[in-house]
Amino acid sequence: MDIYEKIVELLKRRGFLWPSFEIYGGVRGFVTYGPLGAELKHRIEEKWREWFVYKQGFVEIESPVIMPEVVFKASGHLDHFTDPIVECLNCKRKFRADHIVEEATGMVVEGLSPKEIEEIIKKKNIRCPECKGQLGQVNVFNLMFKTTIGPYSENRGYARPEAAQGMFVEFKRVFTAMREKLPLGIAQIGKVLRNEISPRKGLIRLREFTIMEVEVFVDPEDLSCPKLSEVEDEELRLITAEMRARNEEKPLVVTAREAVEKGYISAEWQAYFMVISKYFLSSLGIPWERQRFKEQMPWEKAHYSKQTFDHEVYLERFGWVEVAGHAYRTDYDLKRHMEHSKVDLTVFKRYKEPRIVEKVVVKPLGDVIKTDFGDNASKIIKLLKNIDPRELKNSFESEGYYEFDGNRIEPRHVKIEVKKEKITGRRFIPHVFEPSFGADRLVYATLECSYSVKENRVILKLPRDLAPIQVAVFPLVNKNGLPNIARDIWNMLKEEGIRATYDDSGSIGRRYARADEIGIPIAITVDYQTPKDSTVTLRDRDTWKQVRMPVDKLLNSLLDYFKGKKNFNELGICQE
RNA sequence: GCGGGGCUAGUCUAGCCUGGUCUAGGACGCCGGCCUCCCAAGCCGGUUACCCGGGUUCAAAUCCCGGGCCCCGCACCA
Repeated sequence: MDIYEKIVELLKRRGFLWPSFEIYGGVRGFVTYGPLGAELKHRIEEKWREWFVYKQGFVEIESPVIMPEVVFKASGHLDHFTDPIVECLNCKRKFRADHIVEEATGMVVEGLSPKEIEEIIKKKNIRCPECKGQLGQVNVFNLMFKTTIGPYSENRGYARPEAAQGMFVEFKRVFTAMREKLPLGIAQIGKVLRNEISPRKGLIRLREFTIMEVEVFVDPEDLSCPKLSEVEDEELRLITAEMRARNEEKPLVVTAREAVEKGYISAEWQAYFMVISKYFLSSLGIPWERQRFKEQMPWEKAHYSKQTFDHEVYLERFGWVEVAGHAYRTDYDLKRHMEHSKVDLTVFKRYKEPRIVEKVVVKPLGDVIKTDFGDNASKIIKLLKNIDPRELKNSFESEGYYEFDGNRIEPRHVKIEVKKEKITGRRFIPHVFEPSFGADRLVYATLECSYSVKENRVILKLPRDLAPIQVAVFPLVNKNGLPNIARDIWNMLKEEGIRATYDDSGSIGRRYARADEIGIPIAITVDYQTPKDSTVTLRDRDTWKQVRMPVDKLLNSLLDYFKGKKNFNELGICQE
């Protein structure tokens, strides 16, 4: 049994998570989080919020999972989130149409339409690679889940394959609500769906999963990240696309600042978020040696991305697995939504000082034009209103006239004025940086990194602030009133917001073992000394050390401990 | 989607090749009780299973067919 199997077994047995719909045989690519798993996942999401929302001064929204077709037409997912598929008419096998053409001809067909691929197949008489049978029509398989909105089938909708589109579609409202300031970070945690052809590997590839994304909107003329200086000395481990092209797999270790200055990372915001990403994963207990950033090759990148670095984690069974993507989406999405919605999604930015610019203005002289051009006059006037004044001026200077459609326009037809204009700012489409995390993969990575074995017993060494259950309360034995005292302590802690459990079944050692296995950081034991002096022992999950402390100090000490203000040894008097 | 391997209680597994002795065995867990002054101790009792459907046969966990799911390889993973 490898560690993956051991973890899967533990997760099922103790109620973290399991494959969904088991009583009906199950469906691949779906999991259900049980009592402990749901809590753990919430904790990871909450931690992400701390790093990527609260500390950044960003804001979170929640937008629908189902979206109308037009959103994905605009976003490009309808066209790009697909694979072209061709079926052999003889053996009925299905193939990636583009791969077949590439193999048979060596042509690069990426970006061609299904029709174009089909034509190539016909023209070159490409046959089924398995049975040499004739190939049929090239169809596209879209990886989005399709549905109808309401009762009319023409009202098509899709489940979102990323949360990002919600942020783009609602950008204007959020921007206004946040009083029109850039940079603006909009975050969202939510379910997304992808109709994977063949999902595998448990939590690593699901059809329905949780994504945690930030879209940071910035001024394209000022791509600098003001917060990079706070973290610029932090080291990153990079495998750039250029290194990958040379088969260089040993990561380059550079500071965030260096990575930007030497051009490995195309923008400061990217580098900044990669450092925050490192901090976040480290806070989940994922060691830095098991993390790296790998740049996507041009053909791997999504249609909207200018540069993408995947944040990868090393897992024993699966090797390096992507848990986050850091993409520079430029103005792609907002631009596309502007085109499709016809709504202006540009932002206006005031200059510090209004600028006075000199503007050359062409004023057509109607009377003269009418006299000279007669019926053509209105056409000429229209032209002159739209013409670039410089072009006209240059033509006058060099030729003495400007020729348009067989008409000679001479300086006497117009009045050219130089006007002073006050410009208070400019309009532009913001550019977007996107860190995007797969929550479920992080749940697994967190579990794998915290899984340990001590004296043949499993200990889940979850960071204390991730543990689904914070403390366990035990009576040392089930007599002499100890259970009642323990229950009182348990109730008190629950009342005060500590997630506590009570267990009096089996020997004390067995109960410690049960608690260790699900990662409860602290066990409180009520023993024979407790009725005498109102003290209890606290036992540390990772070291099995014990300290003794008064019951009335318990709550505050635990709160300090879980906030990270105190370590276990500082909680009380060590018992050896 | 293709090829290979697999599926027996909460978990891990014996049995399958060679059909009947399987009313399906074990270990651990879990629940209740006893015991117990600190690390899966002991004792008593309880709990739970042949992935689903069809076929062959007097008889199927076992053989055959179809499906589901899991694992591995290929493919796929915007």
